[in-house]
Order: sequence, then C-alpha cells, then structure tokens
Amino acid sequence: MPELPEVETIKIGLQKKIKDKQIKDIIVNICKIIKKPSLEEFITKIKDKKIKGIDRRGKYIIIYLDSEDKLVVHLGMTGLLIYPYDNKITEKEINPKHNHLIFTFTDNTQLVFNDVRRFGKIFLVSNIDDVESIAKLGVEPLESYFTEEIFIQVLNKKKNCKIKSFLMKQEFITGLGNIYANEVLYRSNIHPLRIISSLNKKEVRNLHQQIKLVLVEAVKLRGSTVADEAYRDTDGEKGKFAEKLQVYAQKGEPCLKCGRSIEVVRIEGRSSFICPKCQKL
DNA sequence: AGCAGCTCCTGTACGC
DNA sequence: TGCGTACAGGAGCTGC
Repeated sequence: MPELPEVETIKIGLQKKIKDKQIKDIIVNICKIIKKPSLEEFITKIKDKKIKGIDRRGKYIIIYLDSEDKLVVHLGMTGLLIYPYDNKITEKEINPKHNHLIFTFTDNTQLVFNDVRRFGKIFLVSNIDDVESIAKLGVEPLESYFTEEIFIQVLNKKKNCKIKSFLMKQEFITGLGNIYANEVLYRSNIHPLRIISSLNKKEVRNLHQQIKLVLVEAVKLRGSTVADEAYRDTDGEKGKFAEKLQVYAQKGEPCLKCGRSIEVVRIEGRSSFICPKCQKL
C-alpha cells in the first residue's frame, strides 16, 4: 500500500513524465473519487491547464497547475497513477476496469488513476490546507529538519500513547503506514505496544535513526510491492523494497537477529509483525 | 482521551 | 465447484 516511499517514487516519476504537459481532456468514470469541488467545476478548472510541478506532502501527491489550483491526490490503499509510455511491460497487469480517471494531454499521452478498492481521493484546491487532513499533517521524516531533537519534541506531545499508534498517526509524523511502522519498530527492538514515556534515550535515538534509514532505503528501491499487492510506480513497475522487509509479512520466518519465529498480533485492527524475543513489552 | 468497531471497496484465500 | 466468510488496510467516523 502506498506509504511515503511509494508516494515519493510516484512523485519522482510524475516529475519526469508529465511536467509541462497540458491537459486536453479528462474522463471521469467514478466521480466519487473527486471530493472537492463539484465534478463540473473540477473539469472546467483543469481543462487546458499545464502541469507546473509535482510535490509530496505525507502520503499526498500535489500537482501544481498554471493557475492558482493544485490537484491533490491520495492513493488510499490501492491507488495508482500510471503513465505507461516509456515502458509498456507491466501495463497488462493493471486491470483497466479500475481506471477511474484518465487525463489526456495535448500530445495525446495519458495519465491514468486506477484504484481497485476506491479508497483513493482527489481534490482540486487553491490552497492545499483546504484539504483538512493535509492541514493536520505532522513533520516530514525525510526532511533535514527532522532531527533527533525534533523527534523528541513530537514524541513529548503524546507521552502516554502506544508507540505504534503514534507512528501510524499522520498528525505527528507523516508518511509511515503499517509496513514501515512494523519495520522501524522491529529494527529498533521496540514492541509496538510500548508506551512512549517508557522508551529510554537509546531507544528513542535508535528509533529516530531507523525511521530515516528505512525510509531512505525504501525510496532508493522505489517502494514495496508485497507479494501480489497492487502498488506500482508510474511505469507500472513493482517496488523492490519488499525483498528487504525484515518483519512485515514474515510470519513464521526466523528473526534475522535471534532466529525466533516472527509472530503476528492484531493491534488496533492492524496486523503487527514482531519478534517476541527482540521486541519485549 | 482513546480505543473498538464500523465504513468505504474489491480481490484473494480458505473452510466446508 | 461454489458459497460464505475473513482478511488486506488509510483514514474518517461514531459511540462507549
């Protein structure tokens, strides 16, 4: 599922592929995906506009148009933005049945928004904070300002919270989802149910470093496509970080550190993969 | 405040 | 074979 590394990969792909292109037409097959404004307004405000640039905030893609408007895309669980022209190899794996939005540019190439589970959302706003969930987002863990000191400050906002819940909440640190929260905790030897105030200095330092390390490596490998999951980059290619996952989806596999079998427990409705020996409560 | 449980949605896997 | 059910889970929501 798209978390920070997957969204970052798509952002970089879009920057290479659709920057400076002019939108000629939009086909909307499922209008529920468009949350703001009305469908009519959305279409008229996008038509004939040029793509000035692409950015990312948390798990949101922000596409700047040559007007005051920005196109904001959240991929939800299974959303994809595919621009298949440089590389047609894996296009066939993507079911066109779920092509909900198709942007056609003046050069007749197309950008396709495909989303099996339809949890994705698209907004057109003049100010990105008009998307309420963006206005609430926390710190960007890959920005240079995300120092250990800042991390401690953010942790202190929620001392009584369980660490995994905290990592998953976008209002504190933005970009981590279930896969990377699991990985970061395992690599830091911290049980997901540990209360923030119980973490010692070394654990906090470790966690901060692992957040950066895991995300940087995952971005390098263009994200994670676990097993037969949906995620693809803008070329339709799978991410390669799945091979580097040490704990997520590794149930029954031996822990790389101690050999104990990786277990799965449900925490707040989500699967949490842990090594019961390395991650003690 | 925080968490359980539900919602959105489809595809896949599994038990009978 | 086929049907019912559980699960996957980002995020917003209700209600305890």
